[in-house]
Amino acid sequence: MVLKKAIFVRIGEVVKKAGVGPDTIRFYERQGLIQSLPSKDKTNTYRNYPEETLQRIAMIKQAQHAGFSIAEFSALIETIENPSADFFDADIFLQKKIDEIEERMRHARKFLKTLRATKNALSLTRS
Amino acid sequence: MVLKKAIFVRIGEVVKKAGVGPDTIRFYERQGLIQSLPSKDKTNTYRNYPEETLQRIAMIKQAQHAGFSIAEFSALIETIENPSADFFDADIFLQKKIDEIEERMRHARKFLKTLRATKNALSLTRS
DNA sequence: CAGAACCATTGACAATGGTCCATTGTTAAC
DNA sequence: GTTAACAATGGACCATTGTCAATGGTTCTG
Repeated sequence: MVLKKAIFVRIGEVVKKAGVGPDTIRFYERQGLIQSLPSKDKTNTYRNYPEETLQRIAMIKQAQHAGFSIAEFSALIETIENPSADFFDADIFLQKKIDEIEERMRHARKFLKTLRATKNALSLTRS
Repeated sequence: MVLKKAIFVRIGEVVKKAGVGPDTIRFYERQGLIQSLPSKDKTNTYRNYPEETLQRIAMIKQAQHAGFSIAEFSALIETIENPSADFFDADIFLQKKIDEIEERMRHARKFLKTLRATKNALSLTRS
C-alpha cells in the first residue's frame, strides 16, 4: 500500500476547493460531520483540515441532494465507519431512504390525481 | 347541478375530523391555505369553516408528503383556482416537482455507490 | 513595521412549519 | 348562575441548516 503523506490545510483552502463558506465548514465541524486538528505550532488557534475533508464535504452535498438531513447522514457515517458494523447495516439504512423517496414519488403522482379532480370540480362549479 | 347547502363548523370540529391541531389550522389560515368567515352572529369572534376545509387540509397533507412546501402548494393552488389559467400550467408545475423527486432518487442511488466505495476504502485501510 | 488578509469565538438572525402559553372572551351543561 | 370547555390573540419557542457581524488575535505582503 502506498504511504500517503497527510496534508493539512487551513480553512481558507478548504473554502476555495470545496465551494462552501468558512461558516458552513465550522458548522459542519460543530455538528461532527468533519474533523480538524488544532494547529501544530501552537502560536495560533487555526484549524488544520486533512485532505479527505474535501471528499467528505462533497459527500455531504451528495447526501443532501439525496434528501438526507445532517442527522441522518451522521447516523449513516457512524454505521459505516464503525469497524464492527458490516456493510449490510448501511445498505439497509440507505435502502430505507430510497424507499422513502420512492414513496414520496407515489405521493406526488397521487397528488396529481387529486389536483385534476379538484380542477374538474372547480370548472363544473363555474359553468 | 345539485345545490349544496354550505355548512360551517367551528375550529374544534375541524380539529376532530381533520386530525390536526387548532394552532395548525389557524397557522394554515394565516398562510392563506384555507379560509374562514367570521361568525354569523357577531356576538363572538369564532371562525366558521366551510365543509371543504376538510378536503383542503387533506390536500395539504398530501402535498407535503409529496415534498411540496407551503409556498409551493400556495402557488399551485393559485394557478389551479385561477379561472384564466388552463390546466396545463398546474400540470407543468407538478411535472417539475415529480422530476425533482426523480432526480433526488437518482442522487440517492449515486450516493449509495459513493458510500460503497468509501466503505471499501476504509476496510482496505484497516487490513 | 504597517496594513491587508486571514482565522477564531460568540451570539444574533433567517426561513420553514409548526407548537405552546397566558390572557381574555364565549358557550354549554348542570 | 357558576363552572367547564371552547375559542381568539399575541408572542415566545422548537429544530434545521446555515449566514452574518462584532471583536480580537495571527500571518502575509510590500
